[in-house]
Amino acid sequence: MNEYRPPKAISSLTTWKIGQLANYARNVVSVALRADGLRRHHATVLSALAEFGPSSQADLSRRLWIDPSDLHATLNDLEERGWIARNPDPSDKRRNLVELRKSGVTALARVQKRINEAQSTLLKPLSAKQRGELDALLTAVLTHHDELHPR
Amino acid sequence: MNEYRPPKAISSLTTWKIGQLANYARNVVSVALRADGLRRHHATVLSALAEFGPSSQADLSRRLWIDPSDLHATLNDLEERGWIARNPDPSDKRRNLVELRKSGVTALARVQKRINEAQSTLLKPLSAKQRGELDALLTAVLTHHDELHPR
DNA sequence: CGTCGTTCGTTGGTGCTACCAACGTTGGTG
DNA sequence: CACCAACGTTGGTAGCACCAACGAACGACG
Repeated sequence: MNEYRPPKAISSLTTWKIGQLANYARNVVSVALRADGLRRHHATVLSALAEFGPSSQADLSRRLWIDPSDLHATLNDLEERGWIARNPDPSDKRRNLVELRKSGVTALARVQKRINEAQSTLLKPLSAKQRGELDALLTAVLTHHDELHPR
Repeated sequence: MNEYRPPKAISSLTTWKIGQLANYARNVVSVALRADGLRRHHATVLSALAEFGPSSQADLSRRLWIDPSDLHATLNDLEERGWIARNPDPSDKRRNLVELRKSGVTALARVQKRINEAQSTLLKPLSAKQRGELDALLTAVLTHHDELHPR
């Protein structure tokens, strides 16, 4: 008889639940990444570079919805580890072309594995079908708001 | 032809979507609350008090998953506004019985209205049925993890 | 060709939330 | 009565989102 649970008027809010779940998600992923001393931004940036090839910081920022200043710090970290390189864009002297280096590729593989494990831990209580539904619902809300609020 | 969108290997992660949606949710609710100069914790605490009556800080902390130190600050704010009172618990001198005062009740009503509006803005892209599904899925994951990770 | 508005990367902040460690005080139990 | 547990408090860290301002470079336009 665990008396210490719900707060109803708040806990019945979907927004609250989303926030709580995001906390779990953040936590479980952060713990996984902390094994490599990384934060979520690092993994995000590496993934984007792997997928899209060399990109300017501004492009990364728009793509990942990471503030340019935060991105700056993230790239510094990754550069220090030798996982990425900032090369001057010959066709535009304002830009840095951020490039994923070999060591970054192997690091990314390791990191993605950890993230996937973390995610399946988080979603374990759901069946495969339910996971799909959840994903679809989240996507629906997100795409709608992305349209409303384009960068 | 908006080239600036997805990062796939990451954006396909449900955890990422949860986080993004939580950002929207947090944002939309925070904006609504800022009208009264409040943060989410304030509303949460007020709701809990309305629902459960006078409670010790420790009970509130466990119920709401708010760290005692954060709760302390939140209660200070609410106390300053005269919305709550900390009364010594006659049966346990360690405890404060936190009580919702009249002005707090009316404030809560106002605040809850704002939050509900914010939430329906957020979930507008979903049908009523979909909202129910989303809520159920979130609840499923949360209750499972609450059982695993009791305070 | 020069001017002007825009974009780029960078610097240096702020706010909110989630935590953690330590403390003196009080309670409850052996 | 001694000891440990719980309470509220203090003071601190970390991550993430966000904002303002800046010099350098670009592009468009007259």
